[in-house]
Amino acid sequence: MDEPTPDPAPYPPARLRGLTSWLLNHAAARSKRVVAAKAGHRPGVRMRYAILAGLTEYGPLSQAELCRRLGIDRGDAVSALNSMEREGVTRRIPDPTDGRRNIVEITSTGTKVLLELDAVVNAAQNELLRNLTEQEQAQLNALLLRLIDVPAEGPN
Amino acid sequence: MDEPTPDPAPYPPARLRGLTSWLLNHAAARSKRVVAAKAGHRPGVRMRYAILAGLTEYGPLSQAELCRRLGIDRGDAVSALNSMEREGVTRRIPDPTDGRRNIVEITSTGTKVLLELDAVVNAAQNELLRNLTEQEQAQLNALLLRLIDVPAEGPN
DNA sequence: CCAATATCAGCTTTACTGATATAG
DNA sequence: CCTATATCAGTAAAGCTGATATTG
Repeated sequence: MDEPTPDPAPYPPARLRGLTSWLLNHAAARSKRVVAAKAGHRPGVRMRYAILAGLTEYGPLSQAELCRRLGIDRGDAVSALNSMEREGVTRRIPDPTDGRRNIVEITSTGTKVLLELDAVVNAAQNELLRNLTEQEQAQLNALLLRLIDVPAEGPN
Repeated sequence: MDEPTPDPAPYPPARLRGLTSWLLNHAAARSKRVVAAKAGHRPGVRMRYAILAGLTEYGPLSQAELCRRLGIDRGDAVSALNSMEREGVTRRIPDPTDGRRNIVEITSTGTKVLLELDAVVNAAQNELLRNLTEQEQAQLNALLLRLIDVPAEGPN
């Protein structure tokens, strides 16, 4: 897979070279391109992967709680879960103890799809990070995680 | 007051916590939010800042060359330059040596606007990076720059 | 004839905002 | 009453694609 941009020589001006917000946006853009290419340009891969990973690691839970833990929008999750349910990778069950809620869970098909996506996503990371050593990759991840300001280990 | 922002604890699943592409996208999203807030939610701040910084550091040059060096799309630059010219911060002059080209340059008003944007953007960086030490910030920038500066993609 | 430039029109994905019906 | 949930509709920015007229 080639990347669509040959990118002949973008020398960022000094002001941008030291600007984290600019660097983050370009890095994220490249990340999107690489992941999309590895995923055959199917849309919504990030959202689907996040949802499947969340359901697998957290077990069944309500949509609102899932969205809170993933940091994604509720409305966006609705349409994602609609198509995912249509494809049989997730399932919604009305919460017997609270009529407002749906309990969402992953199906066995969904688990298979998650493993496939694991491969796709990991291949993308390798390509994305091929200029960095393992140590640097870990460093980068740690710094980004702190930038996102995640409340560390939460009450589970 | 407990907390100004509710933000009820998104604990990323382990799969996402170690996923650079996911971290990058969330960090970039937060970066956009912070910058937009500091800029009073005026749209196109990133593009305008990049163009003004480029013109200042490179001097007058053609649109295509500018876009190449900034890594932005030509079509997007056209509309950005249209409104920027309307506001008198940039100027287009037909290249006397090549009828296809416009020489773009920054105006004195543009330089003032750039200085204002410097302040806005730097304030945003401070907020964005408030959890990181200066050394960590430099480390992060260096790693991001190397992530972006990938020359070409070979076959896999 | 081919390549580069500037421009325009349009599409896609992603994030976000607001409204609504329903249930606690 | 007020809050939370799930859903839907619509907006907005950013990135990208393709076409075109013009010039080298």
